[in-house]
Amino acid sequence: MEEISKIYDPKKSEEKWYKYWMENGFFHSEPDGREAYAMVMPPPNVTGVLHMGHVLNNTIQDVLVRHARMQGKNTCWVPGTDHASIATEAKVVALLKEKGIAKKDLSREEFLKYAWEWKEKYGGIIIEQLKTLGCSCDWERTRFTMDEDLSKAVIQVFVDLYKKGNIYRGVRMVNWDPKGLTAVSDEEVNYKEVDSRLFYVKYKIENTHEASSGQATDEWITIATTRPETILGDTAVCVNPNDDRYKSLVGKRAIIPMVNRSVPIIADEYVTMEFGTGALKITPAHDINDYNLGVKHNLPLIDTINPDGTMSKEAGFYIGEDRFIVRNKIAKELEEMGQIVKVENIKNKVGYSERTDAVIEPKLSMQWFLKMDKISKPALDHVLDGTIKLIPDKYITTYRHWMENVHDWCISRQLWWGQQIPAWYCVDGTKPECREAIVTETNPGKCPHCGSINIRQDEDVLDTWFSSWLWPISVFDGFKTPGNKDISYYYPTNDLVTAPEILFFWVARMIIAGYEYLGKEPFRYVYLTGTVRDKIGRKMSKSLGNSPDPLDLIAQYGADGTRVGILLCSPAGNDLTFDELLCEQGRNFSNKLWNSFRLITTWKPEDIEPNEDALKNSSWFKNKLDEQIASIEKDYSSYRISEVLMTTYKLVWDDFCSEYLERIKISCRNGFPQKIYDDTIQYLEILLKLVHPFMPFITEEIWDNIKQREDKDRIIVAKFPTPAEVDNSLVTHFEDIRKSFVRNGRNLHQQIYLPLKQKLILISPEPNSLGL
RNA sequence: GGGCUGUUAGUUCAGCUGGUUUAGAAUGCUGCCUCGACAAGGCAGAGGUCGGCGGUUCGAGCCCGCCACAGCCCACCA
Repeated sequence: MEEISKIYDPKKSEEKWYKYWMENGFFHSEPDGREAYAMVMPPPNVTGVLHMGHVLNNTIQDVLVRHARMQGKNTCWVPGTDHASIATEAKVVALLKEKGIAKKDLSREEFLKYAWEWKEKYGGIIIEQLKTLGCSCDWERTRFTMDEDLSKAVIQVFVDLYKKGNIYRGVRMVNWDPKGLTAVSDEEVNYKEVDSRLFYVKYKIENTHEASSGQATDEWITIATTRPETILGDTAVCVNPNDDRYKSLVGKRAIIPMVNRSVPIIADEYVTMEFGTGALKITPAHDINDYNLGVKHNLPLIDTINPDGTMSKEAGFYIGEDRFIVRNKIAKELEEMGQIVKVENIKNKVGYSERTDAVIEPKLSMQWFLKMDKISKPALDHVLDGTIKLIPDKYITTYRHWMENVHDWCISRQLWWGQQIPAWYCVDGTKPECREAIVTETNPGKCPHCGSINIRQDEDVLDTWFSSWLWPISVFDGFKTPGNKDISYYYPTNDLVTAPEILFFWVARMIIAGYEYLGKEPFRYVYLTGTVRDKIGRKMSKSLGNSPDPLDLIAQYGADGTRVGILLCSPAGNDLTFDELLCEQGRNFSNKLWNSFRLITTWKPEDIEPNEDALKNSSWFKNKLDEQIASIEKDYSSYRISEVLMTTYKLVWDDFCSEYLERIKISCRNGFPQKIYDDTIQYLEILLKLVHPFMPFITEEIWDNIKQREDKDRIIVAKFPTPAEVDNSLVTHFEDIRKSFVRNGRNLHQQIYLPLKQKLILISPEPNSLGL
């Protein structure tokens, strides 16, 4: 046996064992006769660097995988990365800007070339970082959502859903950035509270000077708006149907000032009676809510603003002038016409583009949608009937609510990085059918209706989630070669570990795809982790700079210590406030484990009979072990991972180190019986196995140091302990002794061993029970 | 604004089907201890009106109602 170093060196073990496991195929899985345990990793963004959220998420996954592996299952944990179209494209654009290259000066092909170069260079960083954490992924199966096969699957699915009539084109409001001349996602819009002026503008009621009352006076309705420039695009005035002030006006028509257009006065519950005058002008082309009302009440759309934020021809006035200049001009003009009742200063929220800081202009655009009503039905049913279990189950209510009110999924994005939509348009079509999009997996070459070869592909790419929703199927090539060996063996996978924020974006959609394409759930258990927060409850994020670098933590406390640290505070589904102190506790635990092993190595077993105390002590611990193993097994099956860890921690620290080893030390002080030595080693091995899913490195290291072992005899594949029958009387009997025995701030060693050494007579309540 | 969840030692959390004695654990704190695995350690101790108010019950941390506060998701009020 090698000399056991006094201090455990985590770094040395981490390097040594990770390499060993990789090179000897302990992580790799191929279908065989054993029971499968499969799990797909939520693919981190290629732009990502390891943060505490990844540490939490992947540690839990690794614990589950290692536990399953030790249960003798054929485990396959598939890693990979997500192309993350928005985040990556933004990153590449920023990088090009630094080089003095503007995206708009590049062709699509040129831009994508840069993007791929970026991906090849930086896209693998997070994968390497996950290895330092000890993740036992099947790295040979690493996938990327834009790999050729996976992209093909995405296109195939799009075409299939289109043919089934589930995909359609429709109009939708997008956040338009008039400076960047691009649509931006909701996440890229910052809402800021600003000082605005609220203009009260009166609109004339049509034909009121001929009112039946006989009085030749005009009647007016006053609306309130912060955006007078959009008056030119008004197509209705709306009031609340319960508003007594306006009941008589509903059904009449109002005249839009300046353009003198007659528009209906309609009623809808949407209007807040208390705000402004309780009358709302409706501009369906330039406000999302107005748009929805427009759809509901069948109102015409007048698009009065150009993409660059200037007034369009449709506006009729101030054509080509900027919307904010026009705002003031129109306000002034209305004032002169005597149609401004008053102006109020208010604070309201205005959306700004994250990239250019321009005020976002809601703009109508053609987008692709996936119908969700029918396709999502099985995904709701099978969560409700328990085929798929959410852990913790409190998320079922939220899930249900969302799935019952699911709206169609807008799957197109105005970006270049991603799978380009497989739709072509005939540019110079002569027949009416030529105006339809041609949806096929490959370029059709010509218009099938008129034969024109002048066709062009849709510019947009698909939403990133439209590729990741296929992840559990596509990583096993379930679309490329349906029914292949891998997909039949590994699908449905067992567990999915992810954050509740993406329960709908991702989890729900994977379930939908699973039922749609394989008729089966993609996974059986969804373990939802909490959000990692700092001590004052803020979400840990890069932008706040309040997150420790996991790599620093690993360097300081070891991968094992870091893993324990993050798990000590992480019940499923609850947020966790992370404190570096926990990693220190984790490191201390590995230290304790190491030292207990060092103690055992100092014992020299002899061929003598153990005394009664040693025997009793040994059988007590055996029982304690079985009792706790049963509890651990129960906690694993209910996914109470941090409970498992705490039980294991106390079993090692309190029961094994503080009790068992201390007593053995005393009862075997005059010679160490072989039987007790063998028992102790056996107990240590059981404990190491229990600890291994949490602390893979130190356990493998100690395991290896216990004795000479075969290459296959590694703790990573050792059989996970199962409980034997527990003799409760024995457990409680010894606990009673313990309670009566320890007192006055002296431990067993101090109470028994030292007095003996000093040839003093021991005084204890039950000296004989310890065989002294 | 709509939906959901939570509130238990200083801190982070358990507490499962209402009934284990005095509501647990870890950590932190305080005191004592260099002893032969470990001071990254050992032993002991202090710490709680279970967010507030009311109700149901023989009995409530747990069930019901209201209130307060916090968080999450969705929508983004002219």
